[in-house]
Amino acid sequence: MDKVYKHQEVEKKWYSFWEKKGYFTPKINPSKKPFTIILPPPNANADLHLGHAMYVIEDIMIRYHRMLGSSTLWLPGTDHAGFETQYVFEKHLTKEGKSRFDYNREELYKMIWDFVQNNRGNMENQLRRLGFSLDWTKQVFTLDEKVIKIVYKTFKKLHNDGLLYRSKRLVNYCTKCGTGFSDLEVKYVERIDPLYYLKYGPFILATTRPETKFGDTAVAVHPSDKRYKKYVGKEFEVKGLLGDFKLSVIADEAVDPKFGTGVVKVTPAHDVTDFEMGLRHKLPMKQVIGYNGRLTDLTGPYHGMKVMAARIKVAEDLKAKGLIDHINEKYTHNVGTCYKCGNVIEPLPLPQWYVRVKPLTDPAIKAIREKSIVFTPKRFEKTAIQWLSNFHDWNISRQIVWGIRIPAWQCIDCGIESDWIVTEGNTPSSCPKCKGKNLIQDPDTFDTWFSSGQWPFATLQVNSMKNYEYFYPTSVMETGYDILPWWVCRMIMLGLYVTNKVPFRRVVLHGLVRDSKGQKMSKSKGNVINPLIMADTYSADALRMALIFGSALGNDLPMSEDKIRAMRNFTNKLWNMARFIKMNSEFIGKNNAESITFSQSSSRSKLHPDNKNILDKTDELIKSVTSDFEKYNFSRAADLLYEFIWHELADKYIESSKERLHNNDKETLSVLIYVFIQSLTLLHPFMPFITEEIKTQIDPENKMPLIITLWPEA
RNA sequence: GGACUCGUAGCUCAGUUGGUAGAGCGUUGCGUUUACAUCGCAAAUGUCAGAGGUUCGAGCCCUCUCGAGUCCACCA
Repeated sequence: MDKVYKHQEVEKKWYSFWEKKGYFTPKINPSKKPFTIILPPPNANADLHLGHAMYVIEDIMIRYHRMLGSSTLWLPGTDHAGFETQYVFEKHLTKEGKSRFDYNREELYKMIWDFVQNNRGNMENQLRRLGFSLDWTKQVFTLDEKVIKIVYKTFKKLHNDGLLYRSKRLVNYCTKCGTGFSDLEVKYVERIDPLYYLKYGPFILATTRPETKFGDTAVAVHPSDKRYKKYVGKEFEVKGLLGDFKLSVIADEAVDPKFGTGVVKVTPAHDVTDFEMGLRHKLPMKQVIGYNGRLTDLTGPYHGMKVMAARIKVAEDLKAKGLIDHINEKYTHNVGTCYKCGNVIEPLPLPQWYVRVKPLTDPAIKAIREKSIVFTPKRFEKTAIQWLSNFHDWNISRQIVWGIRIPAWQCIDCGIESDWIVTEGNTPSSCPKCKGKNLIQDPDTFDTWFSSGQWPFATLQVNSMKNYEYFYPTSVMETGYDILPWWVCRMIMLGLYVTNKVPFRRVVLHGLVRDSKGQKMSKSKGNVINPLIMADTYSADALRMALIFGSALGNDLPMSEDKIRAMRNFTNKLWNMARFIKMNSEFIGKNNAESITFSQSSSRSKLHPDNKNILDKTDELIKSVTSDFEKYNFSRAADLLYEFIWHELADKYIESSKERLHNNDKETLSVLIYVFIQSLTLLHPFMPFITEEIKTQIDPENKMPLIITLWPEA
């Protein structure tokens, strides 16, 4: 054996050996239990970061179940990540002094496609580099034709079942990114802004947004507010910047009589609460802010001004006209911003496709309550139910090109109010009403999560219905808790809806990887740890172990190079234990290890007490580690193995056995080899490379690689 | 306003169904005599945030208080 463990060579060698031998590709065997995990697909355009390295938890489960003898599938894929990817791509365009508006739809799509393809191979090799035993023969991309077909089918089914509707409601619109979002993509941040108290006819009312004044179509009070009862239903004259106008007073429960003066201006086109009030009271909508973030031509002299500039100008002008009673300069409130670019989200009226979620969330909640889906750690069950109970109808339209285009058409001849024609992807030949041929497709694409919400069954179905029937429902969905609502909940909803089965039986959630001080890693802070550099420097095994060791599942975990180095030292320890054993084997000569069955505790009484002791402790170890695996306590299993191998086996047993080995004690050598190999077997899911290498070094006659060795029993 | 997490060694964190407190880094010694300088061995260090309760026994279970943080919610 080399004096030094050369992890780079060894890791490369073993990965290609495993892959070539087909160990990652399970056989469909009805007499065996399947164990399935679908890899949460990384964005196809990006490099691996440390968060992705947390896939190691999945690899640990996969390797464990493979060793238990299950037909074990870990299915890889990549995500086109619609908006995320287009956003990154547009940043590249900006650097070149271009924008998306310099290209037509097809050109832009093609450019992003090429951009993504250029990066795809990287990601796959990076996953290989970390030892992930993924079945590459089944790889799927969210934009594969077969996947798109399935997504279209689901869309059509929702349409047929009346769970889909198109509505011109207020959309969370980012005027900078040029697209609408679902509620989840809005990030609320606390801001301090002026709260203006405006004079409105006989009232004084408070608003943070005087620039939307031009869109007011009523004034509202609470129905039981005695102060204003006499005004309800009446119309009154208001002095405004564009001249006087009339507003009626409505009474609505949505008004909080304790806030401000208890009177609010109602702007149905620019505020969600107001929009709903508008619906209840049949108020007209006046859109005074455009999709470009500037005031519309309904605002006279303010037309073309950006929202913030207009707000300041309007406030000044109102003040000049004596229409401001007073201003609270330091009003604290929450403002919705774009989760991506940070721009303030404008609620704007825009026709979009909505999924009626209640019929989807109810069965999802039921499945969780009935434990058809179990959460680890338990506490996330509550979070998931809370989420599912609070979902509003889901806007799945996005005004971007990078994604799956919505298969819905309208007939130009019948006009814009005509019915939508929804298909399973094929372009309709003519309008079913007027037989006209002038059909136009909705330019929008699906929210990425609409397609990735179908991932568990879609990935298996595109591989063949046989695979789907055998491996679905999948066993575990393991991912970061941060995408529980976005992804996990949607998968449960859509999985149950489309397949009538849960998409997975268990959800395992891990925390976010932080730096050594518990801070979020980011390029701007300069505290980013690159997993591939760590793997090259200290070995993939050390990195894997460092991510698991001493961290509790579901909690954020701190990571530092120190910790990875510590685990590298553990590989060094393992390597030298192996060298010690090998040296003694050669010195003592071929031993009769095979003839002694140490796994039976009854035959141990005749052994040297130290030998009996370490064998008994090995049994305990096997039991504890196995039990921890069953309880998803991977960190504890890792702790136990580390502790046993280093401080029990190396420090105590090996040290005290040196004298006996010196006297050619074959029994001791056999026990040592046996215990070490058992330890390596248990350690293999965590540190697959070094365990595989050492095992072949010290036990060359046994050609069975650890990856398919049967899990030890005590 | 609601939900959740956390508070344990100098730092960052583990701690199973309650049974004498652990790891890594750091610190301090020692060590190249049959594995281990890519280090190894050994040692020191704790009012387990605070108060009360349950218990033979509490870091762990219950209640409250204080402190840190995360997520959610259409407060103009």
